[in-house]
Amino acid sequence: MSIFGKLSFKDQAFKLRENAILDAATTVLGSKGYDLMTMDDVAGAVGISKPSLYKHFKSKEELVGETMIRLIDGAIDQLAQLGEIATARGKLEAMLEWALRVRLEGGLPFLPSTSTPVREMLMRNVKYVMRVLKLNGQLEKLVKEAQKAGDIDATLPSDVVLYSYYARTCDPAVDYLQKFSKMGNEDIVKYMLHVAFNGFTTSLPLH
Amino acid sequence: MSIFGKLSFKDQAFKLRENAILDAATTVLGSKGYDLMTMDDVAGAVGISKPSLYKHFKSKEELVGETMIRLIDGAIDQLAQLGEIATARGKLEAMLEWALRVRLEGGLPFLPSTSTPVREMLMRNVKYVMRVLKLNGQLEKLVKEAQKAGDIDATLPSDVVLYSYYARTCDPAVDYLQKFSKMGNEDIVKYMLHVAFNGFTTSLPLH
DNA sequence: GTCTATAAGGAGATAGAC
DNA sequence: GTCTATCTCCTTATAGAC
Repeated sequence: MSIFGKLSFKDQAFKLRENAILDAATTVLGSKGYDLMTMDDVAGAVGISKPSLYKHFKSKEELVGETMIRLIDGAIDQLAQLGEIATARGKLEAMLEWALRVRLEGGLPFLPSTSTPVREMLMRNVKYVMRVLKLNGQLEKLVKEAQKAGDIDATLPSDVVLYSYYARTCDPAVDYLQKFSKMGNEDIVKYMLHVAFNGFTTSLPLH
Repeated sequence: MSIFGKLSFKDQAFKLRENAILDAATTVLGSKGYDLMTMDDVAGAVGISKPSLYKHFKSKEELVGETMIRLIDGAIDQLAQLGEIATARGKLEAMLEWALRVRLEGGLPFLPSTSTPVREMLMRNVKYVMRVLKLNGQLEKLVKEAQKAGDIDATLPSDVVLYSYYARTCDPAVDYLQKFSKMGNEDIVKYMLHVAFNGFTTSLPLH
């Protein structure tokens, strides 16, 4: 095996470890949130020491930033794979369904909605902001398309729809249902989707 | 003035200071969240020293617990004052509207939805849990009543409606609209109510 | 690149004077 | 009951050996 091959292998191992770290950060972040997540937690979960962790990510902020970036990238990928779905409304439903499933399986909600300081921290991360804007642009386009098609209420400003849409991906009702109801994940997803699109009010059959 | 009178007066002053502390805690909690709120922050906002603060509340957990209890009590009071509204659905709308207004004016969202550890901390607070259960019982009754009247979708489990209803009181979309849209508070409330009850989908006029 | 050990600073809580 | 000064622990981050 050549030196280059070996270097490349090392790089691969490096990437793998980095991914393991991001996985651990995702888990810890999901359960404790940013403020209570410690670098010890993450290092412990991966099975490495704290200084090693700092060799990969030079600060807690950077680690969390990269974790969120990977998450957003996952969403962008997912959106790109939705080509076969015809309508904008259908795509929006599918994306929300996907986000809810990710969360129910222990993932993170899209939004660091949790607290203003965390949000501000992320907003200082240029790379993160760029990805968010990319995803945001695509979703906004879908919202406007669906409004034009009459599948989403066109009397609502698209901001309202878009922000509320994000909010549904991190709806705390999901946690409560998972914890206090006997409902399975499938039902939770089904009901959350229904409530997001139709609200609490009795929906009339469209035809 | 008798000794008893003086004591009573002192008690009154004590209560007043305690309320000032709770006000400060509410403000700080609203802006920074539980984890980042320090006892120094609260003491500084009230204009007293930290040891004095600890004379009133023996720990950070207790302080936050009492703050949340006062909040829930406010909601219960508000609900009691809704006698003149006829329908259950009308009451639910009015309560959500009230909660959103409180938040927009710098108050706290009902739910410590933010993070699991905070939620668990509060759930260990017996007094808090009792108040929450009281409010919860009243709201659940309203939901079921509205479902029976056909004003809320009766095919939804009442859990789903109730948890989602709570979630709307702390919907992060409110923050985003307040920060990034040029919308006034009135419009924000209007749209959030509409989205909560009707969802994103075009709502057909009922008659 | 990985570890052990530690620096530096922050935050909850308290001792003790007034 | 209020304050100044302090204790103690925890967390981010790094120095330095291997």
